[in-house]
Amino acid sequence: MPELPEVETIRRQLLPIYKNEILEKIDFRYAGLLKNATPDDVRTALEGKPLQDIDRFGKFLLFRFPEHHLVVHLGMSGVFIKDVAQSRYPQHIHVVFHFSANKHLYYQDFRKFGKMWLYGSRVDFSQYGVDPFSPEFTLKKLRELLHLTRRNIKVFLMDQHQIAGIGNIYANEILFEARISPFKRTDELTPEQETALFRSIRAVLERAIQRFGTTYSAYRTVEGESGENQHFLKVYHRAEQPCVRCGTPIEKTTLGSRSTFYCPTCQV
DNA sequence: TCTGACCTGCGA
DNA sequence: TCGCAGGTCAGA
Repeated sequence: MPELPEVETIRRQLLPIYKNEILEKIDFRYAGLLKNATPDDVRTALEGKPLQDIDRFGKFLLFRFPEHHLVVHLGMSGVFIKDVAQSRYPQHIHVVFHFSANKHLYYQDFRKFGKMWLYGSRVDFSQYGVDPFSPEFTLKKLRELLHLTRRNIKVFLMDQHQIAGIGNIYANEILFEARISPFKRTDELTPEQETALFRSIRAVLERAIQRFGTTYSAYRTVEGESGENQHFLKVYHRAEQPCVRCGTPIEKTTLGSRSTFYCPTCQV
């Protein structure tokens, strides 16, 4: 589910509600999502501590406490919910955060692909690529990455070790915006296409953030609402519908074992 | 570089 | 009942 815009939307919504509140208690109802610690480790490290900030790297959320971080990846169906009826929890609530001021936060994930890690004051993301909204992401940097490999451009965009944060929906939309065929290899792009790709990555992601992300099934905002960006998608899930630019029917294929949508006329 | 596995829900 | 789904990783 959640790609960079959805994770950023969640971060922006959580921050004003929970920042500086004390995490009084944390309940793990499904401990399997913790990858490098036990529930006891997390309780010892975080309970009684204030949530100082929430950061994002790629598709990861970083809950910053004094001396520790709780790092969360939402997988395909993970959501944070502000309020649920505590008398009868909905299905698949795996973690409950009890904060001061009687505030609660619920982590729900029906497919259990989401993961959590406990880290110290520093979190190492060096194995991952560059975040598109970090200062390091420049046209020069993108060109370097493109020229280091000879891979399919769409598979490249979705590789978190190259650029962190782009998933299948936005890879499709970015390539449409840049008028680049998803079948192109990274070393086949013209300088003009490289520039268009750079601009499209930020533009498509930025617009999706402004629209609170894209909801297809599981994704909801912290307030429990759908995003709005699904109403503005140009190619994703639009197979056989006319291209908004030229009217040619959008085609669907499979690339890197993922659904791929493109306009065969204006993406070259 | 590609495939399967991890999970569950939904729609055809 | 089966195939598919917005992610990631190990292993072939």
